[in-house]
Amino acid sequence: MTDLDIAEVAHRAGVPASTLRFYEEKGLIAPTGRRGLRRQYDPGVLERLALIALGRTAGFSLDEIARMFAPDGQPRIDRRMLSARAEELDRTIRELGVLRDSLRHAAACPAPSHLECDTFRRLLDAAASGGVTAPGRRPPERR
Amino acid sequence: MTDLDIAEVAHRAGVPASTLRFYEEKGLIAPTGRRGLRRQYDPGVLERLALIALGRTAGFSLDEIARMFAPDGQPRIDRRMLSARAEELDRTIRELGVLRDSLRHAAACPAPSHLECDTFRRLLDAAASGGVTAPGRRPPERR
DNA sequence: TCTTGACCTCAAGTCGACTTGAAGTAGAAC
DNA sequence: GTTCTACTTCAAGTCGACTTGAGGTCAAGA
Repeated sequence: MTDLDIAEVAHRAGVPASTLRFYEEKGLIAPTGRRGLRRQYDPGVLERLALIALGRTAGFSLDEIARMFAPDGQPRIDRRMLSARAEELDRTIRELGVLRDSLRHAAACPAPSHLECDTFRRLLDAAASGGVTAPGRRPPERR
Repeated sequence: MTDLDIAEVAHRAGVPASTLRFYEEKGLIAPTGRRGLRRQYDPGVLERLALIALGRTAGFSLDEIARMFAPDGQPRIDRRMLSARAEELDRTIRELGVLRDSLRHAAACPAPSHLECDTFRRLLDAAASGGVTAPGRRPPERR
């Protein structure tokens, strides 16, 4: 009986209790039982929540993450899915890198207007032709 | 009179006409006039749309982007804002890099279950303690 | 002149991930 | 035994960026 109260889980995982209820509704987590009305959780739920957070950061939707858990609760992560996401991330990273460098340049550029700066214009052309746009899945928002 | 019809702009910019109307409502673009009911645009709108797309990719909201245009239509981009966003992007990039490497490892890892893999567990711990999570602003979704 | 079809307006809907609010309940402290 | 308070349920609201639908208009081609 080392179960954790929902408040404890919320605190340790750094998410509001409402999120835990929401995740339960989505089938992502489940309490071991109740004490009165209050949900009690196995400490393992913390690992699971970490896994969920990780998946979200990697760009998976909650539904996709839900599908990654086998009925027995064990994660059954498709290795091909991981590779594919890693490749997508890699593309995103490269695009964001170009963007970061361009922003830095624009910030330092002495041209009176950005539109008169060649580097900025080149970036703009790239964006217009789809070279920089299309960053793929988004990571979740910071809390 | 080299103005472009809304359909032409939509086609060249690669966005639906509804988006152009929406941007107009938001104060991001404006037609030079109408031909009948149809909006006509100065070709410069394409550059402006590219700038908007670029801003979105960099993680700015439409409202923020709107504020970047001076009343005269010239972009008045705050250099400090650009630097700040570049730094944020840089952090995001580094985080995503860690994540990508971890995903690759997990995809290749021979451990029977990911939970038994040390690398994966370390990643999980990092995620749980907020080291990997919190990627900041999200770039826009791919079309 | 008539038809066609692409545009027009305005309100409402969508999507994902949660949050908020109202009304209820039960364990624990007094 | 009563009160307090943190939980409970369920429905509805929020946010950003658009999209969709209904009903209307007008320039251009036949």
